[in-house]
Amino acid sequence: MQGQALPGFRDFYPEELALRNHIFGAWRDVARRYGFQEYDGPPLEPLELYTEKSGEEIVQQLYAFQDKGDRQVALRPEMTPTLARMVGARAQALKKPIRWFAIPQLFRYERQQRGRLREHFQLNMDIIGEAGPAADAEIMAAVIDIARAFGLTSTDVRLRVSDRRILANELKHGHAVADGEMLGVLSALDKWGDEPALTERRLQHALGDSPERKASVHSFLSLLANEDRATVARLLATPAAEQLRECGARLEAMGLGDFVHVDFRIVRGLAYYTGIVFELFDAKRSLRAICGGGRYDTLIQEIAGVDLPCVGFGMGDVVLGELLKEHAKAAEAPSRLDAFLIAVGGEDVAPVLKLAHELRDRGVAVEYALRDAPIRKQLELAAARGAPRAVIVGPDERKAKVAVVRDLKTGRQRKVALAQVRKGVFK
RNA sequence: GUGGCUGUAGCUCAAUCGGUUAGAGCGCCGGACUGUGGCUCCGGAGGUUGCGGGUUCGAUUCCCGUCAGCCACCCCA
Repeated sequence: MQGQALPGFRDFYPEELALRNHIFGAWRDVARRYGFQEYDGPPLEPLELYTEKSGEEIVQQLYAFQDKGDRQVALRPEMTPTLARMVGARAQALKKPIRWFAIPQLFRYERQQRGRLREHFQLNMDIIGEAGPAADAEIMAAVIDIARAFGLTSTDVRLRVSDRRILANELKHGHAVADGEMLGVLSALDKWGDEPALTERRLQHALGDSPERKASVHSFLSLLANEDRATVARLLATPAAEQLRECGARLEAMGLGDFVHVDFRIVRGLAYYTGIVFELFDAKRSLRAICGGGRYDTLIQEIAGVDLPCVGFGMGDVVLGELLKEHAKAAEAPSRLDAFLIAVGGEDVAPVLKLAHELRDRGVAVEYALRDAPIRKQLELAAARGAPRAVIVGPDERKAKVAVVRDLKTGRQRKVALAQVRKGVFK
């Protein structure tokens, strides 16, 4: 035994790679339907690309080291800084709005758990250069259509959306929360129902010095956490909610309203979100968020010095893969074989090789046994390979210039002229 | 980084109180089966019981350490 893959890293055996390719395929297909262009960047980046924006926290979770040229480098933990650099460098030349997507492999050094490894692939879709809610709606529609592309319905998954500006506005004017306290208060709302102690701790940390404000914030947040209808309706009617309303109306017009659910508990951990935020969850909520995103209008300015509003999301392959397996929507590895060729005796091998090569030249996928073996053995291998049919060539067939084509599902077989078989016509 | 639980064949699991050569099913390989697969029967390969140490006449079993996995925390691509 020569050990195993590093902790948090995956070996992709054919069945697993089939699932991954199935996921990538659906991602690319939806991105194409939405008119997004694919880009990519280096998996290894200068360490500063992340430290400047993200600070110490991220750095501790980075795969970072010094290369042989004494450069401080890191495996990319997210794609957005690379995207910001690339867009920033050609900001003048690119026609706005920019619709780009990527499927980078991302790395992060932390203890692994279910749905959380040290490496994953993540679809990133971003619209850059459009500040209006139409872009937000477009991005959210893409998220929903990806779920639909996997056969998931509005009973399987839910897109929960919020807008930080609505809450910030309410907290500021209704509960005297200062700008500097905002993130701490919002983080208390995150996971309100799941982890009461954590909620309390965060709230205490943010407003501990002011019991009255803390109490009023607490009662307000608990209304949100319990999805109090009147409170939600009141917030949605405020001027600050205009973008969210418009966004919802657009998704409704696309016929995707069933998937969308306003939920002010959605906060998102990243500090750089500036407006609408959303997460895609499985309806049972047994897994982590499948996808998360939102609007980050100031990030490119901070990284690349170009003022461009952005909205986008990231969707990882790990949680999604688990959800698909739960729903038995994972793709079987399909046989890529069109036929399995069988030589009855040793003198039939050369003709079979000739036929195999002719078929392969025509683009037909064929395999044959690499060892002389009884027909039964060869048929067994053909079936195990998942070939739809076996083509049997023996002395009698060669004399008659035919081949026996056996359907491996039904067991039915018939003679087909060799001239036809050679062209890839099996009936 | 912290804590809890768990590590036996490729997979799922056995192994009496600490007792002789660690077993079974599935899978894999071969045979029964010399021009027709899936079924059945028979046989075979495959283990440093995660690794290292300790206790003991003797450890898969008990103890310690370590590594890995799962779960929770921290955090959340």
